[in-house]
Amino acid sequence: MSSPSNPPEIEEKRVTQEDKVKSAKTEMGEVKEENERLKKTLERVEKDYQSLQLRFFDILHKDVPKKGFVTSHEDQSEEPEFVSLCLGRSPTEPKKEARIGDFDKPTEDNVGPNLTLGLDSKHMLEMEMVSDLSPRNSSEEPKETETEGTLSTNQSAKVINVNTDISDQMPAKRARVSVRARCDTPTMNDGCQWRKYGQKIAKGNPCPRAYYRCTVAPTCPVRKQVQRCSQDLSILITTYEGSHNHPLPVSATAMASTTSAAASMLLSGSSTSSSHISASFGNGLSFNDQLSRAKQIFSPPNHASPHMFSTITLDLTSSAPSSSSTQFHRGLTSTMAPVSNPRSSASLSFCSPDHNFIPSIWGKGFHDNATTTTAIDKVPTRTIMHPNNLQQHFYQQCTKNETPSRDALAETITKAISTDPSFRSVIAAAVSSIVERGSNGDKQQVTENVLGSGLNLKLGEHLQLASPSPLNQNGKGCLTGYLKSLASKSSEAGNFILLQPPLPFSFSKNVTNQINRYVPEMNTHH
DNA sequence: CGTTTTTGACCAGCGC
DNA sequence: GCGCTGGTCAAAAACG
Repeated sequence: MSSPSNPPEIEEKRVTQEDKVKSAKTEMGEVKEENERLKKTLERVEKDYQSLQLRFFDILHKDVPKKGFVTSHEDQSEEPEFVSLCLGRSPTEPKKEARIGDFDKPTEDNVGPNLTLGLDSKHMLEMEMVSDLSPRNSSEEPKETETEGTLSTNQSAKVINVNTDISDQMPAKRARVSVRARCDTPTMNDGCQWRKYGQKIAKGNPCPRAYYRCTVAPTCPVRKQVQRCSQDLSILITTYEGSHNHPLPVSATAMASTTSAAASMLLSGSSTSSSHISASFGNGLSFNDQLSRAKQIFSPPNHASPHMFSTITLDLTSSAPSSSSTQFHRGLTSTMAPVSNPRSSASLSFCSPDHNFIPSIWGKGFHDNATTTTAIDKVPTRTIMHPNNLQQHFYQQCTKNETPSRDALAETITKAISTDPSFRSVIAAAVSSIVERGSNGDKQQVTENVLGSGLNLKLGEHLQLASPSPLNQNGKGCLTGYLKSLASKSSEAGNFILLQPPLPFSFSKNVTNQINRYVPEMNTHH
């Protein structure tokens, strides 16, 4: 109610106030505009996501009948396809099998804008059921499999049946996943609850081997063996066997699904004849190149011992020269040549050859001789992998948390790598694809096609997803970019199938938190 | 007091 | 058949 006859001071005040209001209004308008823009972006992202999802389901729908429900093959070489199909899915539930063909039904809870895509914690937990199940399914002893001749009509039923059975009825081929990591503590804290039930001095290693079983559920068949490497006592070798038949704490799903994926990966390959699996994840070229070549040496004779254990080794301890590509394969080939050990084994290494990149905190672990032989599995492992982005990410995470010791850091990294299901899935997908496809047709051609179709890029992009950049805090952003890249670069539905289950839609944004959570408890163990 | 660890005994597979 | 080895069991001890 200002009168027109205000003194100039008051008038001036009023004018400045109006100015303020004006500028505030302008600002609000801008904010609104930005808001609208963001809304549109979000909508676009969601649309992108949905269309890609539909496309994915479409591909899945077309591809699965071919891959999963083989109708008339008794040939063993078909089995890996079953194994691979199970990767990251829950084979324990018949309805899951049905879902494979039903993915385009919008009624499923994995369809929708919530971006879960069946990858919420429930599904992550379901993933745990895989590793121990596949091996039995891929039994190579006809007399041990129930009815060899009825496979044609009961393939899917058999998968369900076998996968549901988690007892130890069929001692055929079983998968073990061995994780080598530097660790000060007696055991690696993998988030699961273990009870020690035995200890033995194994031959060739002065360090006792400890036997643990999972105590989360009384009937859980999962066992793990823990032993220090005789050649380097700072290296802890943890060998997992079996799969959990119960829900796991989130912190435990990481390692469990890693081992599951690795086991599935291994089995899908070992069934066809491979004894060693190796993968290099550095720059895309190296990855491509090495996998292609690794593929070439995947053809040792198949020593299918009825009691053989397929062991895959995840080496998180050492490094190799970055120029180790050919050297690696030479070494690998030579170690494979005298396959006196009937156990098939695989080695995945997760370390950087780029020493300059790794700060001194990584310490001797990255300066070790690249080849070591463990008492547990006697698998020479060679480190050829250098996911730099990932390491940078982990390093940042670890330093942020003021990791107290190098070894603790190594353990953290071990966990962190296994904690990122997306990264894991890429590895699994890559190797599984190679191995699986190798069982059919023109191996070399297929391998190159697969690799050429963008796996390298996927890996690279994926590592970015694991980085703690603000963009990646947003699960949707990650998802869309990820799916986009997959959809645009992957012409192979099989890749997608394998990649799909552990996608980090609900996980990736939690990776940082998980790592942070791990760090304080690094020096504790069960 | 319940849970976990320790440790010697036991068992099965395998090679000789 | 015997011995070796890896793996498991189970009673006792230790721990929280």
